Amino acid sequence: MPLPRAPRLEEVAVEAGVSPATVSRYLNSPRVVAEATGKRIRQAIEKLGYVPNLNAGALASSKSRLIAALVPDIAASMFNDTVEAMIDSLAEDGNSVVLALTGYDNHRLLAEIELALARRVDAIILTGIVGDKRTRERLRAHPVTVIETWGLPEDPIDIAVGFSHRAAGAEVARFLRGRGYRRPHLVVPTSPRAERRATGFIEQWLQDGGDEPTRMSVAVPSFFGQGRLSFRMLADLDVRPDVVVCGSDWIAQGLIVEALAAGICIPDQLAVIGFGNLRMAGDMRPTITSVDIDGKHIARETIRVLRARALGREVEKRIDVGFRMVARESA
Amino acid sequence: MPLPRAPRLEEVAVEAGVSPATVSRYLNSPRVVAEATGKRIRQAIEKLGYVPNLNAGALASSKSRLIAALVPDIAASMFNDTVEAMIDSLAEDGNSVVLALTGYDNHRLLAEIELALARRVDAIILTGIVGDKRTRERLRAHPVTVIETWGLPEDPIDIAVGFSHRAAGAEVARFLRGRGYRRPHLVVPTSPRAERRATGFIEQWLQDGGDEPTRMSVAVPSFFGQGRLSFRMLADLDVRPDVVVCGSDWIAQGLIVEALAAGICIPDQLAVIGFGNLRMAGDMRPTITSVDIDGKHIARETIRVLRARALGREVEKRIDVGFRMVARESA
DNA sequence: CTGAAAGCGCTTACAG
DNA sequence: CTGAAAGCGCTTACAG
Repeated sequence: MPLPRAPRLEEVAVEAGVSPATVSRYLNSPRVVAEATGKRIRQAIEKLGYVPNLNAGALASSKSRLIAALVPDIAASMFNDTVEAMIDSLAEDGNSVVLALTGYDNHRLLAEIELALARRVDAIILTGIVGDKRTRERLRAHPVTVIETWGLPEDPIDIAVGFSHRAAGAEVARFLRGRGYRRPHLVVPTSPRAERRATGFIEQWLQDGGDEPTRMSVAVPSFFGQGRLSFRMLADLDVRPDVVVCGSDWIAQGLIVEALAAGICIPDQLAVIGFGNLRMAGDMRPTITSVDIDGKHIARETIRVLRARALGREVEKRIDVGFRMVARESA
Repeated sequence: MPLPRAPRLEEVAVEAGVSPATVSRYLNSPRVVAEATGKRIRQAIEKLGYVPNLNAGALASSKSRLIAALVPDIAASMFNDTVEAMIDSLAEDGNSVVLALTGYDNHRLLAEIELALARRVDAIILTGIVGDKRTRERLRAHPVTVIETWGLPEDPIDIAVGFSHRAAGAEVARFLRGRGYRRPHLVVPTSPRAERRATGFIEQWLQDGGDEPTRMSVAVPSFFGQGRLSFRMLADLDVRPDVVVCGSDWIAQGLIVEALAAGICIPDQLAVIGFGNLRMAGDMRPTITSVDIDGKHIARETIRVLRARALGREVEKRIDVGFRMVARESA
């Protein structure tokens, strides 16, 4: 059987004996409609099984209630907590999230931005800062709210909610030096963010009088298996490190598992520090020392500025959510 | 400076010296427009910085090019690979994915379905089957493609792409029995799917002459820490199990880490089997025996039926992607 | 609190 | 291969 055409708002209006304008008002701001009128409309909607067409609504009001979230990946991402919390909050406000994947070399970023603009999304949320200058200009030329998260550029495209990766790296250096470690080895995922943390670490380490740390790179997205591999590659180093600074908790976890299997005692023979403070870090044996980034806090601040913007209020350009050292057993 | 209003298709038409209809055709099916005309249009678009309004397009054509993906969560989900692969493929076809979170008790499922219908999405993809009868009816009453994934109900709402959780559970029972284990203990996440696997396991186990297995439940989403906890709770059992059947690889991993810390040798003193065959399972020490579910295969088949539907072709109602035992060190 | 009317920016069947 | 015209289903400023 062919399905009947979906009823339109006008048919609801006829059924309820009011004008389309009133039905529209009832749907969008129920309070301005008289109680009795509202009731009739409600019944008409129920009777006809009316489902509004939000595409028409978006066109007429030029508000799509669509937010684009552009992330590198979701398979094994540190951002998942942030994204999840954002989707949750946005849903409460009646917004929907269009999730687009940009890959780690951002090769699809520009195309996804164009698509988001064409959909007339109310905002574009990016994880990580946009490196490409042309892309930044493109975004600035459009009347769309842009929020860069997890990073804190000097001059945000529009708004940034994040923390200084450089400062985080420096803090790790101070922390480890304070604990008496002297020969750190860095395992650095090949992402701009991890790179900045490594830079921050090294600068601080040298400044405090330490020797140049050894380092190696691993591909992003980083995962458990790379940690294991990283442990084995320690054997090739000229100086034996006393602590391994991992670019993510997954790398730290893999490295620990491999070290334990090799009979190495952690942290006595080798200390390990992760990054991100994933839930697993506190549950591992030994528990993993890490740097806590509060992804939900980032999400909260992002939603807050989004709401402020929607109300036409002025908002800060740079919001620093900071980070926090979490000392546990592994270092 | 106030941003100028975005140029409309009509302005592009004027600039290019053609009618709006021709510009629209060029945008949607470039091949039907003459080469020279296309070139002029391209230049006009470039010159004006035209970005089409897809909301208007969706209204006029009643095709939104929007696909809704409804998943319980993304923070620690077995579905992430599937979702990621689907988003990738859909993006290639110019579709966007609206990602909605339904929670593990599906409390938000109905609301998210209504929202998706209101956005006139071309398809709704669900992970897991929809239990609620009223919701199933609601979906059937609408002219939208509905794909249930990761499960294989007898009577899909529309189309199902998945596997039989019951058969998977039974297969694990046969596998372990064949390897000589006799006292399995089940750690079952409180999800309908995990429950079905447990049922399948127990039925098969009893049928093969085994004794009723012991079991305990853990909350979903299941994570590493629960595995550790589960290990400790083994001490409370009357019979000491020789193998623990875990509802996910995360649980298996946590359990292994805790067992090793307690000086238990795996699999000699206690065997462990996971579920899902996450990347990490093959990287763990010891490597984790698991059941492989090919999330990307599910994604591929989902995209395939979506494309077939778009072309108006008849498609299968139930697509079984199966599963595969992966024997490794842990059991 | 409610209605009449114009408009949002596209697509497409029809005709040529 | 291209154009004129109608229509997609809403919202909102204006008036009462």
